[in-house]
Amino acid sequence: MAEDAIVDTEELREQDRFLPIANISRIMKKSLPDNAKIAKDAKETVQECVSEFICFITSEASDKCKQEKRKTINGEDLLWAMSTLGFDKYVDPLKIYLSKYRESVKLEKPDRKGKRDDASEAMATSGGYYGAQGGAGGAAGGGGAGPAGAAGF
Amino acid sequence: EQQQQFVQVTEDPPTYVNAKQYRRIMKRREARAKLEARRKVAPQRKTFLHKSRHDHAMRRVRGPGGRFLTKAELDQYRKQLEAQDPEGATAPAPQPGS
Amino acid sequence: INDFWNEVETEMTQIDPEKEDFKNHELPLARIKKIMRLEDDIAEAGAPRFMIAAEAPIIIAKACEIFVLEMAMRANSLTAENKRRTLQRNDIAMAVSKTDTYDFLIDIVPREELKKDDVGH
DNA sequence: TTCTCAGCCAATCACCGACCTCACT
DNA sequence: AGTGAGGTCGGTGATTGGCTGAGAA
Repeated sequence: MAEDAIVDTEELREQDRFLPIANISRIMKKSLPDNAKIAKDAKETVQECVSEFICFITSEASDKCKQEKRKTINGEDLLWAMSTLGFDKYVDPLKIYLSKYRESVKLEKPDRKGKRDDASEAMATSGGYYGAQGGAGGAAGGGGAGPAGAAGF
Repeated sequence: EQQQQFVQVTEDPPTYVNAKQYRRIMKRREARAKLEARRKVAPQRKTFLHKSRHDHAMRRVRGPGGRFLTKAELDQYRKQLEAQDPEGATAPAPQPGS
Repeated sequence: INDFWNEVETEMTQIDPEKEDFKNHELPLARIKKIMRLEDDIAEAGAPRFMIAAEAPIIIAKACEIFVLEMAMRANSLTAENKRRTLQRNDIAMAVSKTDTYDFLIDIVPREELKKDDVGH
């Protein structure tokens, strides 16, 4: 079977697989006491872990999109993937973060030509990823981050 | 806290992993193997990523402590260099200045 | 540990006075997107490569930030436990083996040398 | 105690973000 | 209409090593 047409095989470099190590190091330091030090191979290991984390989440989200015959991975797909893979703790904060991001995008857009029309208010915060997590959801003051805790499918 | 876990049969000593992640771990393992087959991956960490940046770092002026010079130190260094060698026959200075 | 997640959540609510904090990222979005793409570069030629919404790398960027913070924190508790001041690779490896959410890193951080106190069963 | 090794410094340049066009829905 | 891939471009922060004491052993 099979015929591997593409054998272009160009070298896959470190700077294509990993995030910049200085950024990783800076974030790590935030969790450490001020006088702490970090070994070089510890930084490199975390660097590799983060890349795998990205691919791990993306892979799960990608498969779901494929299964649902959608072509674009969006924020909710990733949130669902995190929930599925056991990163439940990430979901609620990121839900808030996502809604705030979309809010800021909406506020910046209607500046392009002077077209104002406010009628649609469809905050699609309710994704439907099975959140399971009960309560404790103090929604933001202004934002409408109302988790509609839809039980899974 | 943790519920049932799935055993990972591909390990030499079979080890238990998070049930929620088991399936994806296997798929990712497969994907990584395929990626390594398709494109060659650097087996080990290189000492530096870019030759140009390596050269730059080697070329830069350094203090006695091995550190790169601060702006003030660099100015002082230039002055001193110009004082003792106005011709600049073999100037290692990166920026020729005037 | 619980304090960590509370702090994360309150930090999320605090950000953004409806202005721009979203162009201020700790991690490069382009690189994140490239790594996400790398995931389906394995697909054969002509395969339907998935698309990535603009918000996706932003979510991932924040998730990665939290991920690194948490991992560093867990590793650091082991560093402190051993009365060291330098966080080293073993601390990361130990944190990975002790946390079941990190099971997916089993190939990235091989068990190699576990330590005197083995993670029991 | 011995001796490995990570922080320190900041200038270049590869890469990131902003912007554009175009295809697709 | 709206939204993302892929391109160009210009601005900029990650990359980078020699020395030495912090600290692993």
